[in-house]
Amino acid sequence: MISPELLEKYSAVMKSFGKNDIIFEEGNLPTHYYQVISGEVKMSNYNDDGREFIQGIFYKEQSFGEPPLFLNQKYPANAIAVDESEIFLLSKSNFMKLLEENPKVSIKIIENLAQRLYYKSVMAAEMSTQEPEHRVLKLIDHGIAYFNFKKDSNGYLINFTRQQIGDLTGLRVETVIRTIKALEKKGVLKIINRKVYR
Amino acid sequence: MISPELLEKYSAVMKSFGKNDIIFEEGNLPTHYYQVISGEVKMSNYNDDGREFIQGIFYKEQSFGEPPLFLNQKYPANAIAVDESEIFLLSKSNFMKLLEENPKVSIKIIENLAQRLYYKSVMAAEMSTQEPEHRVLKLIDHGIAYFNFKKDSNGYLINFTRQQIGDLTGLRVETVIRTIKALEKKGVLKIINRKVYR
DNA sequence: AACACTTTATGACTTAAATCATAAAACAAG
DNA sequence: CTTGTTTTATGATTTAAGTCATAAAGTGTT
Repeated sequence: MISPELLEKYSAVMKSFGKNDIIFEEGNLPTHYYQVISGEVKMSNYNDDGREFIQGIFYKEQSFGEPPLFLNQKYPANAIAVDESEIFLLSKSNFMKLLEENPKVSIKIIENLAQRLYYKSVMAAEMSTQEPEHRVLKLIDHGIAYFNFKKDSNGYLINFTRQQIGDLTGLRVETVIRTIKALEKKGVLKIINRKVYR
Repeated sequence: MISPELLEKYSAVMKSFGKNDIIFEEGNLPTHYYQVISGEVKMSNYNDDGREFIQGIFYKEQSFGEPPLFLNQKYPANAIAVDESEIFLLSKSNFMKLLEENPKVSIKIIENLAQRLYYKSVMAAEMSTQEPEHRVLKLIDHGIAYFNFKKDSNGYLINFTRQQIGDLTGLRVETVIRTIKALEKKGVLKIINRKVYR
């Protein structure tokens, strides 16, 4: 999103996180701008009985956690490294300075927030009114456009586990498994040794 | 959000909409920036069998529909005047010009998108993992902070119908009615001749 | 190779919310 | 005031997805 050169010019530092390390926690106040260099980060909530909801998954060059930073509000979710990951951290004050001095970056930020808002609008409507097959398919099709799914001879490989799909759509694993089987039977996607292709 | 003077300087025009008039429709490409002068606007989706999901409700000085404008994507929902409303319309090209020439407005836009993303994140988690009482209460408490609920001697008057609460939380009217009764019994809110107070 | 852990899979059952039906209040318009 | 529409309300019933139990296949580690 923001070029590494620019970030370093404003004293951003690179930090490494191990698998399942917490990057920030729900309820805390934001102190930094975060941008993935490598690896995979998820933002998620846990309800009272431990059930997870994944707000989004972020890959290289993507930033996350800006809304509360701009609003001086507590984080509404946790950020966790799904794999070993390297992240740029830029302090809030330096980030704000960067924005003021580089108006074109504001436009980039706007586009990025707009993109995420668009995704959330679509998924909110799906999750509230649509049946499991519709929800799962919408997520997969969005993922093809915006997550880093790779295409091979079988189609796009949906490299999410059934559990992740459930946590992103508000469905339980068993329901996702059954839904994906039903979608395969209908011919809208393929399962080739347990992996899902579209 | 953007001052009327600045909007008019860039040739924004005021347009009136009657109750239930469509402002823009799902699937269409954006052409304008919209900002409410007076009245009430809802953005919502209808699923295949006509069930509605309300993405958000907007009041005076609030803008809506920007994400697809920035992304050149089709609107993911409809915008409808809930009451008689007056709206500023600013063409996309003039809006972009306004942004370029007034960098401080970008920051305002960012804050506004951040706010909406924050709301969607909270509600998405609620809708996917929480039970009706939790969902309804969260919506109400958010509304007190961000919709224009008025405080009187009984507390904040939640001026949404049960149906609207249902369409905002993904619940059916009957469930909302029963949930609100249960919440009253627990003493977390009041019902005074059918109106809800918190 | 053996062991532990994760992921996918399936069947049986339970349950919370949706659906259906019906009606009384409240409100709005002529 | 009357009539039509919207909103709130309640009880009975249905159902789709969640829950529970159990297991096989796959993956990773020492």
